[in-house]
Amino acid sequence: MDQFNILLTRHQLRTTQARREVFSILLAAKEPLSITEITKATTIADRTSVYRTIELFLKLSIIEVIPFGWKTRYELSGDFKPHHHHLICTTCGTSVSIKPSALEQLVSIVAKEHAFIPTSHHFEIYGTCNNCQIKKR
Amino acid sequence: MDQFNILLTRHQLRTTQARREVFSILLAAKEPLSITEITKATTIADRTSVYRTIELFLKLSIIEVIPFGWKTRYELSGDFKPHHHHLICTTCGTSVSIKPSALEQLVSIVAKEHAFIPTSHHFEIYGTCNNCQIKKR
DNA sequence: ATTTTTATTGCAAATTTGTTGCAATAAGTG
DNA sequence: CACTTATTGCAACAAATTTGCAATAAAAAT
Repeated sequence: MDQFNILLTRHQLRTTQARREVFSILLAAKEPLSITEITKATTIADRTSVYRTIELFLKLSIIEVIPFGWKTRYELSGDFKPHHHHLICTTCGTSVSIKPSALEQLVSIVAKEHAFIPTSHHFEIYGTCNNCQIKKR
Repeated sequence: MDQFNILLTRHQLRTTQARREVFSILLAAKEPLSITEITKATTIADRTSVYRTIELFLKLSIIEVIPFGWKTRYELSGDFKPHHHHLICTTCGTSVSIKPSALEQLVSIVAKEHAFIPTSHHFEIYGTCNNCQIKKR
């Protein structure tokens, strides 16, 4: 939260209640959240503020867009949460964090091949988690 | 297109003009398309049909959701188009297909570790393409 | 080939999601 | 505590998505 305050101040932005709320909701979240989910978890009166907060956070790289299923979802970026990826169960919807080191190497190799400068990457595996496999029997 | 017809017939579904159009648009597409883009490329009168067609195609695994930037986009699944991933330029919006074989191995290793049955996976790298790097100078 | 059956489309209307301008409010500053 | 101005809330709009039902068209039956 300190780091968060400093970042805002450095950009001449104000540490408002709305921003603090959205930040701590994302900090506590175990999974990426959609705008609607964030709004519901908030005391903020209007969706508008949430949209604007999310837009700002993206600009400051406080958060990242996560292609979680079909809705656009957001979660704290690598600066605030260790970089990771997801195993997403399409039956129950839960997700598990993974951090395969081999992937990071792969990204730089591929990027180099295409003279591409990578800024971020996403990797998600969809399927059936162990729990749901057992239940189905 | 044969394979497409057979698949529909097998499910007691009709090979209508709308479905044929959407399918061939996706077949010709070089990049994942959004609902709006598909609708514009179509002679279909109403967006509603496109939504319903996409929903159906997803259920039949004819297409896949691709987390391309911020909009939800769709492209033919591995059954109809060789499986691949994307290098996405966040400056000009173009994408390049990639197919790193190391990734497929990684998926099965990670899945096995978590007793997870993978059905699909996404891997996208965001950044600046070579063209845009040159233009910026 | 024509009729019949029924899946599918088009239309209308509602709902949900995201955007914009402006006045009211509250966060930082002196 | 008063002042300045970034930020919020509100209202209204625009875009995206969903749903029910009658009209239409694809496949099957005659």
